Amino acid sequence: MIRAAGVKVTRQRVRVLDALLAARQPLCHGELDAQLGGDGDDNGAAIDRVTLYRILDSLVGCGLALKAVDPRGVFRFSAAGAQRQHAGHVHFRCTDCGGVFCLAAEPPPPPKLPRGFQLGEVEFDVRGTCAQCTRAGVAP
Amino acid sequence: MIRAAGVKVTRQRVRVLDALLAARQPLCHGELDAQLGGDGDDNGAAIDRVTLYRILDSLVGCGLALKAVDPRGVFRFSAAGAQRQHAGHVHFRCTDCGGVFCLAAEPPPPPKLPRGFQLGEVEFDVRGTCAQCTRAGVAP
DNA sequence: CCGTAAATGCAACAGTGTTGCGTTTGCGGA
DNA sequence: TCCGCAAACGCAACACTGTTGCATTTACGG
Repeated sequence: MIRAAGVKVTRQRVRVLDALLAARQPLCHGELDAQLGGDGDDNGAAIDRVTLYRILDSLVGCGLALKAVDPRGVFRFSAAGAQRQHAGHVHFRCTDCGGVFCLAAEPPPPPKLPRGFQLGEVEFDVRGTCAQCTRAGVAP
Repeated sequence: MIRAAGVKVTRQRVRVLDALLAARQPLCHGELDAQLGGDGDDNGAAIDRVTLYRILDSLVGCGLALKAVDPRGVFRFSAAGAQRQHAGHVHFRCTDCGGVFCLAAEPPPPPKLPRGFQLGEVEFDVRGTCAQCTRAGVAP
């Protein structure tokens, strides 16, 4: 599993990758730290902050995880498989509460690129106010 | 000018807003700090870091500036007018060098939103490899 | 079973962003 | 023009995120 990616398989890496795979959203470093420290089943010891960064970096390096930046300016990591579910469809980002919603709509075809540019992936982000914040913003 | 936004007009605010208006790209805090300190014409004194943050926050609060996060996880600020030029068209982001290019293509129409959602703005980001990095990546 | 290189943990550091507080300054009013 | 107040400014210190260096432990191959 992890070995196939060409790195050593250790208990910590398995734990981190498990946490990433179990998460439905990309996790920031703090959430991962809390989650791994709060398990308390086999070993309650929290993973060192530095080790966590290094594990995440290596996972990103071997393609098992993806790194992104959230609106607060902190890095969030997600398992590569989970990201693939989100690639290729449209997201709605609420500018009020910061929540992200997945829309059912198909993404439009990519536009023509200048000569020499290679297409990677397409992200169609729609920003606005979600239903809940719209309702909360009108009443008061 | 600034006064119309409902805040006091001070020399520092004018300087910051000038720098933002003169910049073609969103500036991070460090660049603003360096630019305002390196002017050296009327007063070479650099603006205090904290004051700069507060000025930027107030400019954002009164709608004169916009705040964003760059891939490195630092905040970038831009004048509201400059942002409007970029709204509503397509950007190409090179995953290799991190550069951003503006494409001439029209953005596609926004998709249907669930009930209660209010449309704000639409961002169509295309990621891939730019011409320069493609060339550099093939040869070596 | 042993050796090596990678992985881990600890400590310390750098950069970014924030908070508290005293002083200065813009701006309205006397 | 002068005064007073609230906002803005500057300084110091702090919190958080992310990084680097080095000694120790551990996975994995011989």
